[in-house]
Amino acid sequence: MSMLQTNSRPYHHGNLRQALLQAAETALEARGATMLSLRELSREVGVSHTSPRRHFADKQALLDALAQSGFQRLDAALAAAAKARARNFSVRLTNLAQAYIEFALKHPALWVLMLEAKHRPGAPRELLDASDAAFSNAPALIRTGQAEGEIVPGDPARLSLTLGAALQGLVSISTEGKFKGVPLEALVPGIVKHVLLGLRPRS
Amino acid sequence: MSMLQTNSRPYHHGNLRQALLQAAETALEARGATMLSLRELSREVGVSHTSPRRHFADKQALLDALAQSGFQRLDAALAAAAKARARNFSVRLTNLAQAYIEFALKHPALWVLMLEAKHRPGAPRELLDASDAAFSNAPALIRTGQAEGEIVPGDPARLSLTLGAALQGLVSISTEGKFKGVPLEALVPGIVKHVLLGLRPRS
DNA sequence: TAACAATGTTGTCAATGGAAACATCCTGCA
DNA sequence: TGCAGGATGTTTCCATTGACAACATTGTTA
Repeated sequence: MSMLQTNSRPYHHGNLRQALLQAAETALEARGATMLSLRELSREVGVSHTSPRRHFADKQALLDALAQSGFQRLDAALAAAAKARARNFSVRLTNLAQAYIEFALKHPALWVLMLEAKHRPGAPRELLDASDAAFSNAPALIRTGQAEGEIVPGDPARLSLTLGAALQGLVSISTEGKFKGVPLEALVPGIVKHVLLGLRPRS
Repeated sequence: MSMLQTNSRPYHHGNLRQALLQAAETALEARGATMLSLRELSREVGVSHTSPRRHFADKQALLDALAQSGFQRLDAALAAAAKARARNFSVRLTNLAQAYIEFALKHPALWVLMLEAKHRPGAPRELLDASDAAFSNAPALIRTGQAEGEIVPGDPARLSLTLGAALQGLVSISTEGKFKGVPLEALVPGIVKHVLLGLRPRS
C-alpha cells in the first residue's frame, strides 16, 4: 500500500443503505424535508453524490423507505404500550394514546413524512402494510375493551377511529408539542376520557 | 404601434400577485408541493422567471400567502356552516364538522400546506392569525351548546379539542377521502355522536 | 415635467436530481 | 484458482431550479 494513500474508507461502504437512511432521518429532523438533499446526505456519509441511486431508485424511494421504517418503529412502540399490564381498560387505552403522542412528538418531521408518504398515490405496498400494522393496535385494544364490557358493541376499527383520529389531529393541531401552551401529554387523559364518556352531560 | 409587434400582454401584468397565487393553487393540487416551482408558475402566468420576487420575498413567502388564503376560506366555510339554522345542537355540530371535512377533501394539497405552514418555526403572524380565526369556530359553537345545556361545563377550547382533533385526524388517516373504503362524509355523524356520547356503554 | 416607486426583464451563479459511462470489489461457478 | 457477472461504487454531464444583481418600463406624485 502506498504510504501516500489518502483514502479514508475502502471502496465499498459495506452498509450504505442503512447509513443513508440514518443520515436522512437526522437531516429530516434537523432541517426539514424541504432542505433534504441526496447530495448533502452523500457528503455526510462520505460517498459520491450518485451512490444513493444504487440503493434507492430515486429521492422519493429513499423517503418512502424512511417512512416505512417510521411505521415499523411506531408499531413496535404501540404494541409494547398495549401489552403493558394495567387492570383498568381506561388506563391501558391512555397508555396506548400516550405512546402514540410520544412517538409523534419525538419524531415530528418523520411523523409528517410518514403521513405524506402514506397518502401519496403510488405509495409502495410495503409502506402501506407497515402503516396498516401500526394502526391495527388501537382496534385490537378496543376489542379487549368490548370483551370486558367497557366499550359498546360494534366494529372495533370504526369505534377506535374517533380516538385514533383525535390523537392524530391533536398532534396536527398542536405547535411545538403544545396546544395553547399546554403540553400534549397533559391533554391525552382528558381526550381519552372525552372519547370514552363523551361531552354530553350524563343525566 | 409596429404591425410586427408580438407582445401579447402589456408590460405591467396588473394583477400578478393574485394570478400567481391562483396558478400556485392549481399547480399544488395538480402536481403536489414537491413539483411546484416559481419558474413554472411564471411561465404559466406569462411573465419572466423572477417577476414573482416583486410580490413575494421568496418561494416560501408565496406558499405562506397561499396557506393564509386557505385559512381565510376555511374560516368563511366554517362560519357559514355554524350560522346555518338548525334547532338541534347535534345537527349544528355535525354541519360544522361536515364543512371542515368537505374543505379538506376539496383542497387536499392546500390543506396539507396549511398545516405545514402553520407549524413551521417563523411562520408569519398573519398566517397564524388566519389559522386561529378558522379554528375558533368550533369553540364558539361549543359555547352555544353549553348555554343550551347540551355540553358539560368547562373550557370550550378544551372541550372542542376532542372533536376538532378527531376531524383533523380523520382527514389525515383517510386515503382518497375514504377510511377503509367508507367516504369520510358518511363517518362524520358517527364521529360527532361518539364525541358527544362517548364509547362507554350508558347504564 | 421630472423624480421616484412599482413592477417588470435579462443575465448569472451555485446547487440540485437524475442519467450515462466507467471503475472497483465481491461472489459464485467451472 | 481464475474468470465472469453482479453489486456497488465514482466521474462526467445535462437540464432545471431559486435567488441575486443590474437594467428597463410604466405609473404616480409633487
